[in-house]
Amino acid sequence: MQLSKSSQYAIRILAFMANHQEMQPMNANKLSEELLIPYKFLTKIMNELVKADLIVSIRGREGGYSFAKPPSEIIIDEILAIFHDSIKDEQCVLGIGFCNGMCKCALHDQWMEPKILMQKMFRESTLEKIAGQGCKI
Amino acid sequence: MQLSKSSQYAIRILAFMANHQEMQPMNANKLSEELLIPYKFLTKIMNELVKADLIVSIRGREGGYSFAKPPSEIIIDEILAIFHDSIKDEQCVLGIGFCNGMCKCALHDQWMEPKILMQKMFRESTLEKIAGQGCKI
DNA sequence: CTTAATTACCACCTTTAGGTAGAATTAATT
DNA sequence: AATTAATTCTACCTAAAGGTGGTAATTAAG
Ligand code: SF4
Ligand code: SF4
Repeated sequence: MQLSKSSQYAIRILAFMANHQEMQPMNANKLSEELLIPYKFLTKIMNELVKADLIVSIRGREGGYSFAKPPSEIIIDEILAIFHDSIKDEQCVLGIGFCNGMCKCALHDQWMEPKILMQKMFRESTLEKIAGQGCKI
Repeated sequence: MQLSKSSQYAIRILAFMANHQEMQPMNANKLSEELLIPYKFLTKIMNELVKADLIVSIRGREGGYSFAKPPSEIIIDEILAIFHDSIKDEQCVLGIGFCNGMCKCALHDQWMEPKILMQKMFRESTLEKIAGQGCKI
C-alpha cells in the first residue's frame, strides 16, 4: 500500500531540484549525496525522467540535469505515470476492478473516498506547490 | 499503491466463507474454484490464517476450514497484519516517515486524510459487515 | 590534445512477491 | 486394515522490484 521506490525517489529528486533552481544543471553526485539515494539507482531514474521529457541532461564536464519545463507545469501524477504507479479509476482495494454496480462489496463505498482523495492529491499537485515549503525531503 | 495479492485473496476468501457459514468446514478445492484463486497458493494462505488463529482446519476426509471465531469479531486489519500489509501511523507517501513537524513537505497534509480514511476502513470493518452484502467477490 | 567530469547504456545481481510440485500426515468411510 | 479425501510441510520455480558494475560517449577546462 505505497508508491514504488522509483516514484518516491523521483518526487523527492524533482522537489529538491525545484527548490534549488539556481544550481542548475545539478549533477547526479550532488543529488545522490543530498538525498541519500544510491547513485547508480538515481542515474537510472534520472534517465527515465529525461526520456519522459521532464528533465533535460547535459553530458560532460559541468553537465547535469535541469528541468525541461517549469516545475509549476509538472504534475505529480505525470511522474507516477512514468513508473506505472498512478491510481487508475477502476483500481479496487481487492484487486477485482469493476464489480457489477448492483453487487458491490462493503468495502466498495469506503474505498472510493480515500481513492479519490489520493487521485486528487496526485493529479492536482504540481512540483512547485510541493517544493514550496522548502524543506529537504 | 495496493494491497498484496495475499491480503486481497485472504479477505475475499474469508468474506466468502462468512457468507456461507452453513457449509463449514469448507475445503480448499471449493474455495479455489469459487473464487478463482490458484489452489496451491490458496492453501498456503489458508495455512497462514490457521497459524494466526483466525481459522481452524480439520484434516482428512470431510475436513476443511472453519472460523476460529465469529466473523463479527474478525477485523480486516487483523488480516492485513498477517501479511504485513496494515498501514502504519508513520507511513509516508514518500517513504520517509516522520519528518520534523516544523518541516513537512506539501504532500504531508494532503496524505493524512486518505491515510486516516484507509486506516479507519481497515480497522473498523469486520468480516461480518463486509460479507453482509452477500455478493461473491 | 589530454584529462577530468559528467551522463548513457547494457548487463548483471539480490530480494521479495507470487506461485507450483510433491510427499507426508490425518481421519472418515468402506 | 485399506482406501480415499483432505490439510500440511518442505522445497522449489518465476517474475518483478530494487540495486550495482563497468564502460562507452560526451564535453569543458587546462
Ligand atoms: S465491489 Fe468490492 S471487490 Fe468489487 S470493485 Fe468494488 S471494492 Fe472491488
Ligand atoms: S513531510 Fe512529506 S516526506 Fe515528511 S513524513 Fe510527511 S509526507 Fe513524508
